[in-house]
Amino acid sequence: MYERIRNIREDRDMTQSQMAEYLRIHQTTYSDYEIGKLNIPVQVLDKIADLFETSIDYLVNRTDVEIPYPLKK
Amino acid sequence: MYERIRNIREDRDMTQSQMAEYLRIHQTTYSDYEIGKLNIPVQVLDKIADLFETSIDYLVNRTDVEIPYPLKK
DNA sequence: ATATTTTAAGGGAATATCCCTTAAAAGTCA
DNA sequence: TGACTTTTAAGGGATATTCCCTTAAAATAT
Repeated sequence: MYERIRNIREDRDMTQSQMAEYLRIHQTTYSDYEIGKLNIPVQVLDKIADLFETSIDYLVNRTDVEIPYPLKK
Repeated sequence: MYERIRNIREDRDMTQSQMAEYLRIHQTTYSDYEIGKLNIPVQVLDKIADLFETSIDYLVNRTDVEIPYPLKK
């Protein structure tokens, strides 16, 4: 389901535990997100997009453009 | 919270009931989303972005660029 | 091979979701 | 202005989902 998030994470050499720590959630919860067992809250997508300097649209596979629009603030 | 979604909806002269019908949810649920009483699932944001031809990033206030990213498919 | 690291399954208490009814607010027009 | 209509939001509850825990499985390293 969220294949793209998994791919970016692996590209950047991060483990699920590191992601979980960054997001302040449990590793198993993060795993549930990647697998698609749980819906990823938009707040989480927001932080992942920040971390990987991309857009939520890219993360959820709405676009293939990886570079984000200019961010606010 | 989701001021921007409300604004676009009003710009396009749509009522909450019309949005709810499009999204196949109840009007009160849609209201809860706009108010920020409930988290908007990404699937819903996806459909709203489609309807208004913009990006999820714009809807959730990550960017001020209103045009959508090049879409997939 | 086995020890270590990383990821995923099972399960349950706590929480959030979604919708219902209905109330409040906003808009219409005589 | 007041009655009427339309639109939006509050209260509340059954149900579904979330999040984390423990632990197992899978992958990786030594």
